[in-house]
Amino acid sequence: MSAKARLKRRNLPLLLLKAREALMENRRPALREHGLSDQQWRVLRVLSDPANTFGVETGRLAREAHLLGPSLTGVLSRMERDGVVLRHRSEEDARRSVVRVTEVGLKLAASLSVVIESQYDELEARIGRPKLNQIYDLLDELIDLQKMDQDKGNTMKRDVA
Amino acid sequence: MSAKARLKRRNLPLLLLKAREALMENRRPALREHGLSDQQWRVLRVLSDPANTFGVETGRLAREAHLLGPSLTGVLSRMERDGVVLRHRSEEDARRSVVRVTEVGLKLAASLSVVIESQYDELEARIGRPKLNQIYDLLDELIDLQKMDQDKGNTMKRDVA
DNA sequence: CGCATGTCAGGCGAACTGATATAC
DNA sequence: CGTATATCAGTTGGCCTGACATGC
Repeated sequence: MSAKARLKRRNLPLLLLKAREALMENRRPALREHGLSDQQWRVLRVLSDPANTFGVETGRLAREAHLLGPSLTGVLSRMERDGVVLRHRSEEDARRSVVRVTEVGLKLAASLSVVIESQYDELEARIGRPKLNQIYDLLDELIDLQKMDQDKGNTMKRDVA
Repeated sequence: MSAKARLKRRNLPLLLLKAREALMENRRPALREHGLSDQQWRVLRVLSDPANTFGVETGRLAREAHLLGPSLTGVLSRMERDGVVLRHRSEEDARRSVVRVTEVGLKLAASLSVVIESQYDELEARIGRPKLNQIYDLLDELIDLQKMDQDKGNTMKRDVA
């Protein structure tokens, strides 16, 4: 009976949501104090990556920050209004838009990273590195399997460079 | 060097978001065809649970479906408008509101469950039961640890019965 | 020309804060 | 009385679809 209990089916999307929210509830106060929404922070994180500080195309940015195109447009306008990012058209391909983080944005990100990294340290200390890595691997695998499923019957190329 | 790569720190909330979205992208078409939003489906799932078909207080419903009070109020109005649920005041404690799923709602849930369960079967077949159980356990632990953190310095009682 | 990229327009459901009614 | 519960009022940011401009 107790062994069978392990076979109970769970609501996985809800579980993932709750796990994410449990983490975000700790971070949000810091984000809001700095005037950032969840989505803006996702964008800022991508743009603050050392590999991206020279600028990123909005298409790639949308994928990495997991936002739809039109949503990203709105998010970026607010961030541009607040002096956190800059937009300009690509010079090689004028259809494309390139976004870059400003100095203000970089400082903002650095300041927030301190808070968030320390919260992360605490989690890591509690749950332990091995389990954290396990979570990464399992979620990566879950995502891969699920995306594979979605592309059934498609001829789409997977992912970006 | 390759061993060190395993120590790389990831963006866990984003990873959780992407995992959830990967799953939801498969379910949403079915939900939308039946006129349900993500949140409405979460609510309907709780209400369709055999233990809850007699009715649930909105407070508990909000916690189980992971919605804020005012958001739930709005969600429930739309679901009531669509004939999926019914609301009435509690008889023991007139401050409380009790929600119950209608026959229409139950059929809706049953019909959707078929689709979603089959998608779940496929995932389970691919990733395997052991890993699925691992994910459950790890996420449960993550949530517990994180919530524990939030209650530091609080005298709040944890959770509901 | 078709295709890709990004943005705009607009409607909508939900997050969220703060105030309010009601009943314990 | 104070507390708890739910709702209301109202703002905001983002989701999302469909159309559009532009440049490949």
